[in-house]
Amino acid sequence: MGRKPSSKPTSFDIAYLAGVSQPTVSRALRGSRSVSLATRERIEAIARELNYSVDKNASSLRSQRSNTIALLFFEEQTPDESKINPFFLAMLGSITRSCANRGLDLLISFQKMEDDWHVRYQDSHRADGLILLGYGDYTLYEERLTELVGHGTHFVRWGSVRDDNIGATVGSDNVGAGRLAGEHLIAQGRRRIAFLGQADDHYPEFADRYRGLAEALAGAGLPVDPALQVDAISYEDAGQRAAEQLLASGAPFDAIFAASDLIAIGAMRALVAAGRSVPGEVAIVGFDDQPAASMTNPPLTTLSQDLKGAGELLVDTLLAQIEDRPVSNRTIPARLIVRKSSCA
Amino acid sequence: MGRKPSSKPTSFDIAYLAGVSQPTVSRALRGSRSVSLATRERIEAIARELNYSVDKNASSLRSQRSNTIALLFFEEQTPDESKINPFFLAMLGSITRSCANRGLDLLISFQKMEDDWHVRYQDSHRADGLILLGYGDYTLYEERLTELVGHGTHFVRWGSVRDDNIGATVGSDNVGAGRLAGEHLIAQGRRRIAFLGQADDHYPEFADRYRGLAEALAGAGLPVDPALQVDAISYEDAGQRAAEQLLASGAPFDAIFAASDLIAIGAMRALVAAGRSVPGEVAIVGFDDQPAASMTNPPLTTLSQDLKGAGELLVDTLLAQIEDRPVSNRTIPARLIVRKSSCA
DNA sequence: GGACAACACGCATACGAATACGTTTATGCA
DNA sequence: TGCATAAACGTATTCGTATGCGTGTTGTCC
Repeated sequence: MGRKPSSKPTSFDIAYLAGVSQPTVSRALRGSRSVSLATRERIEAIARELNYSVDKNASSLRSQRSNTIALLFFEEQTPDESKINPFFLAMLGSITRSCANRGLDLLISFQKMEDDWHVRYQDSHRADGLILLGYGDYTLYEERLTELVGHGTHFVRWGSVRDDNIGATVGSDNVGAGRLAGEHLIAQGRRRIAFLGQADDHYPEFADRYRGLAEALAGAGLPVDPALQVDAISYEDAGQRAAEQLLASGAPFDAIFAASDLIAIGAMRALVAAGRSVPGEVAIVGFDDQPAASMTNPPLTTLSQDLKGAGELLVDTLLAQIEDRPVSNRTIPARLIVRKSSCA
Repeated sequence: MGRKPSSKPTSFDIAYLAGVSQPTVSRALRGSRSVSLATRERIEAIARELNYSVDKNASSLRSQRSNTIALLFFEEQTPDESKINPFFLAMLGSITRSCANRGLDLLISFQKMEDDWHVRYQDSHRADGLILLGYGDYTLYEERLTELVGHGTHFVRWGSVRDDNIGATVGSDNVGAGRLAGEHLIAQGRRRIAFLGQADDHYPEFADRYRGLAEALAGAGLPVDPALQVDAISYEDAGQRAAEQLLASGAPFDAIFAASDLIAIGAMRALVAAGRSVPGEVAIVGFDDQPAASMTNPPLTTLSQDLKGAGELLVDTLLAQIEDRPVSNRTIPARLIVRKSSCA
């Protein structure tokens, strides 16, 4: 009969009840085929009845595998914890789901860039690997990343995918997305397309988007006018100021491709204030497909990154690395969401 | 000399180098006072030099303490992972920080209400306890919570704090906050204050806010008119519809206390559409102090919940429970943020 | 000078599961 | 019939740290 041991049952308890040895229980529960079906089913039934669950610490200790990964955010410019970039938040959801599907646990940390991640997570066997989510200037982090590689730490980061990346990287196809945006605007009859966003290598993702736009222009035989590129980081205010600057420059333009929705929203505000109609005089395309993008007036055409795919790919890539399978950088296509802001 | 063992160093390695036994290393590193200062410092130096870090699994296995807590979201109505309530997101940041300060790891999961949390996290020794963050109808979860209590699972939840709560609960002082809102509006000369939001026990937090408003009204000798309460869940659309319904009812009112900022924003939209001026004809107070609250026109007066305090208190309460110290439910005061929407 | 306490540590073992390696039994095949 | 073989387990050991208990050493007090 189901004797109820007061303390939590161990594999020995269920072994005793099943009339087998402890290792057999271990093998049965992890599906080893060197346990007969009958025995395994008996063991599983007893385990279920006793509400037995494998001790994670003992298991990890012995197998040297925690089946846990650590997610690290390293945004710089957030004095306030409450202002997490919504894009990464969505990513968090996606990664969580991917992990759950693979039976992985997810440890998270918002700690700032620190010098001992490998110690804190991998060397202590808390996690088998790290996922790095950051934004902004990756070049600042190169040293840190090199260090991680040196320590043999398993990690994957989200960002701009380039050949000379340090460590495995997964990211959207920003160049392709920029090209999509450009081709769409050109198809709408626009000829002088401005780009609002940093275009230098400190913001590789933005730079890639700009490059894609340039490719689209070149493909249509149109010139790339440097006067139509204005720096802006991903904030509404920055977008507004950039648009104002563009207007003040006097350079004629009939479309704006903004490096992010926030920039686009700020730019729209500036255009309206300046009496330019959207999309009549100026068509606008943003990037990210934030919730707010569909609420603007007019609704914003934008590029949607495949978050679900991103989470999957990040986790898969990390797992490959952990399991010593070959790892390659991968990019994920973005999707153009056409709304009113770009269609006259 | 610093012999470099190719594999990760263990406490034995550093014991050997320090000329002491392994247990002494263990004690020294965790600051036991039965190790002489000199010995401890020597050990610490060697450990640092070898980049030694305690194996989390071995440590947890032996001590039966993981120093990890699991954070579970159980929002119902989100088919889309990307739409996490921003309030909980901010809470996540706060909890993360609290955990980090206490040397705790944080495991997160968005899994839907499932029946084996205790098995998955506590019984398997993944975590020492759970923090439950949810929204919406708590009454649906009572059965599950009772089960958790039955299993002796350590957990704390965020929500409406009542005497008959199942399990430890931490939450904002919603009644007090409602009273604050009411008193503020009354001080502005408003007499007929409507409440937009569910007021039944399926949404205890909203109900508490309504109760607070009622107390304020009673305190000022004003009647509570049931006609001025209209149901709404926390979405803009719901707020808009609720306000429209209120307008259509013909009941006169000169102020609205909305159960959340989203509802308030929706209500403002309806009022503007109906040609009622804010705050001239109708003063509005929201709840949550979402980022959007300061961007509305006019800026929204609202109640700000103390997220930082909430994170701290949740973690502290959970720790107390884990360590078998007495646990009591606690409420956190909210702060009134006065902006234009409530001041004529 | 003897006794007793405090200190600082070592020894042995426990924590609970996973795994290398043996061992038994049944089975196959020549 | 005999022997190689695989299936299905059991035995012993391992993972790395924490802890109960014992022990030698030093100091101190009467």
